[in-house]
Amino acid sequence: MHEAGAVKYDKKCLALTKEEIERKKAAGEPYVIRQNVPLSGEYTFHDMVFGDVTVPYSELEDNVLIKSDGLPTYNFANVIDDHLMGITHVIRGVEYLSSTPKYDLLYRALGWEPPVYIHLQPVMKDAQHKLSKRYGAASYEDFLKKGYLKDAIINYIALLGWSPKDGTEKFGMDFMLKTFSVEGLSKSPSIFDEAKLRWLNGEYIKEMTDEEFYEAALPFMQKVPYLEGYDLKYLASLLRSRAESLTDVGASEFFEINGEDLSTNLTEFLTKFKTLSKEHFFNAKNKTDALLAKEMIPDLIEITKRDWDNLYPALEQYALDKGVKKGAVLWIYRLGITASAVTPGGATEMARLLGKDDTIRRLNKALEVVSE
RNA sequence: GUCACCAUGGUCUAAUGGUUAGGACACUAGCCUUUCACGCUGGCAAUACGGGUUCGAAUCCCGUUGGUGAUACCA
Repeated sequence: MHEAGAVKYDKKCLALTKEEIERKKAAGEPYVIRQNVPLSGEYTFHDMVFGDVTVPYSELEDNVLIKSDGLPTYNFANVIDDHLMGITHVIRGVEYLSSTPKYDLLYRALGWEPPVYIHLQPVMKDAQHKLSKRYGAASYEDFLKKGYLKDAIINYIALLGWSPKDGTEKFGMDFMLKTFSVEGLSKSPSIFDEAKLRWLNGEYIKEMTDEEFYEAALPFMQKVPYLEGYDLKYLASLLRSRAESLTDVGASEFFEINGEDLSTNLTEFLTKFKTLSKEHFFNAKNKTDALLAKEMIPDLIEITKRDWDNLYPALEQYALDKGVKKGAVLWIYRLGITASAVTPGGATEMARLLGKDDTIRRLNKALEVVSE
């Protein structure tokens, strides 16, 4: 363990006379060239987000400018380079805030106008860690892969550390170009909240047309084996209003049965379908159960065969004739063909997705189940 | 260790001395509904703590605590 406190250079060579310097150089003694910072007083520089920042000279070091190998240090070279390149604004992370006086002093010593500083807080994964490769997703590409839309990502990032005065949360580039101002930037770091990104992404998805959504979602759906053979265009239209991320279209819960993951293929899907049980048909609100299902399913099969092209009105009429709630018929129908309480769409929508033959096959299987 | 920066609900934020501290996400209750979702309506929830200054403080000052960062002949 070292004792506390950094040791500062004591300016011992500052008092050297020209003759002494020449003699030492001639003798081949190694040397560096340092910045000569005043011993007392304080220095104030301005930052566009932090305002005036004052630091006593006593806290500043006589930094090395030219190393003993004759090469300039990074900080020194940086100032020269920026000035030569005509840099007017320096936008960088807050970690540079405390070294800014060094840069600023160099500009002044050289007789140059310092640039405008804008120091930005990092985006955090949590209170302790910056969002990075190690913590969280990190890159723009990573979020695209996770099914987020370009505009949603940009919009969300803009919301971290900044917000329009009128409270608008969903906006595009044109809006930002008009309303953004550095003065509104937050001085504190912000934690990345993927739940809110999901919500915002969902807002953008709802604005898309079915066609646009289908095109964007297709690459994601094609990665899901058990979706093969289905009308993906139709599935996309059903999913559009409920998906918050493009990867949601392939989310297994939309096609799983009895909590089992069906991420394999259609054959597997049908095998698992056998786990449909009588209990599935019970629904307190619609007053349905396996008994009612056993009574209705033969009719439902007939209706499906006969009125496939007008299935919904036909089922509606059936409920009317039967004297039961529409919801009761549709609940039994939907459960019968999907064996799942949660599906991408309603009863007739699922039927259309599965196709006539498969729908009838499934209804027959459901009838076996409730007849046991 | 020393120095600097930061601090409003779980999260993102608004309110630059006077508001019942506002909005959004999340969560939650209910409604609607062809389940779930969507949508609509309501609810829970914050000025880190302690002192000042002031008629009045989230807001200004000091201290404390907490977080982050900086402390190289590295870039």
